[in-house]
Amino acid sequence: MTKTNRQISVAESRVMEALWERQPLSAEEITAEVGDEQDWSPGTVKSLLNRLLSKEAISAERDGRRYLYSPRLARADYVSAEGRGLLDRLFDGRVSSLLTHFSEHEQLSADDVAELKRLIEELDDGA
Amino acid sequence: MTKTNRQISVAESRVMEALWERQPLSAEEITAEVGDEQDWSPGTVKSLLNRLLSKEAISAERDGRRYLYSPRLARADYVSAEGRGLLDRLFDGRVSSLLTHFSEHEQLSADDVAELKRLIEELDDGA
DNA sequence: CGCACTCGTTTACAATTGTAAACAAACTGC
DNA sequence: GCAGTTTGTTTACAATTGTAAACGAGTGCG
Repeated sequence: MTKTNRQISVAESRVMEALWERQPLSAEEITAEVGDEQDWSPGTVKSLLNRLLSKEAISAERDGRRYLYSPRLARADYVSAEGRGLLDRLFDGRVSSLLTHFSEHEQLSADDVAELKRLIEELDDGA
Repeated sequence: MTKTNRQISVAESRVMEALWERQPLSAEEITAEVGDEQDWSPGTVKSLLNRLLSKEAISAERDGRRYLYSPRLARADYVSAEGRGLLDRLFDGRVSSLLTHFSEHEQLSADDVAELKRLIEELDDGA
């Protein structure tokens, strides 16, 4: 067991999100957190936590009768891996392709455009 | 059977890619196409085609002894759905977040930057 | 001291996915 | 017309995922 590199599923990533936001958390707290969006029974959260433990995506530290869980995988790393995967699968690995797609087929929000401009500035500027 | 809206899996999307590139294709041609990347037996491709048929993502038209398959789902729609899903899951639905992430944690290629600039021009310009 | 409650651990179970073999129908060359 | 080849259809089977119930150990109440 305890195979590290396994894939984190969508449901599991919900739990990770809770932990990335605040940490460490008990199973109960996590159930409360995700209960906002998902409607999971405590048992479900338990299972997800155990799967995450065996994937070594989180760590658990005893706190009296219960455990407190913390992410072991950094969110940025997870996001990078997922983003990279999608980019490779759908956009031939190119951010530019993704951008083109979104500007052609989806709406770019004002925020998005502002960020685009900010990035350009930054890139033109130094770096 | 024939439940439309079901999710297209990664393996299935490989087959879709082949069909989006050229169409219609026979099962044999598809096997050859994807055989480049994946190493699938003809049986595997058959299964995937059938699943895609039952998901109504492709259509089949008889051509003598065999069938010719064509996409029924547009690539842009698929890409939008997938992209939107990832964006929602990881970037709170905001393209700007994704951009920020990629510029901070990944490399933006020259292409990407060029596309960024082109988009700005275009957006500033008319539209 | 024994029982209930609280956590965690183990087990479950159906759906989906990846990967294919088995089977069947149709056609083609001898 | 029969056997082999080709192509499609059905069935299979293990791994992963979503969703949880069952079971078990520790602890605090009465």
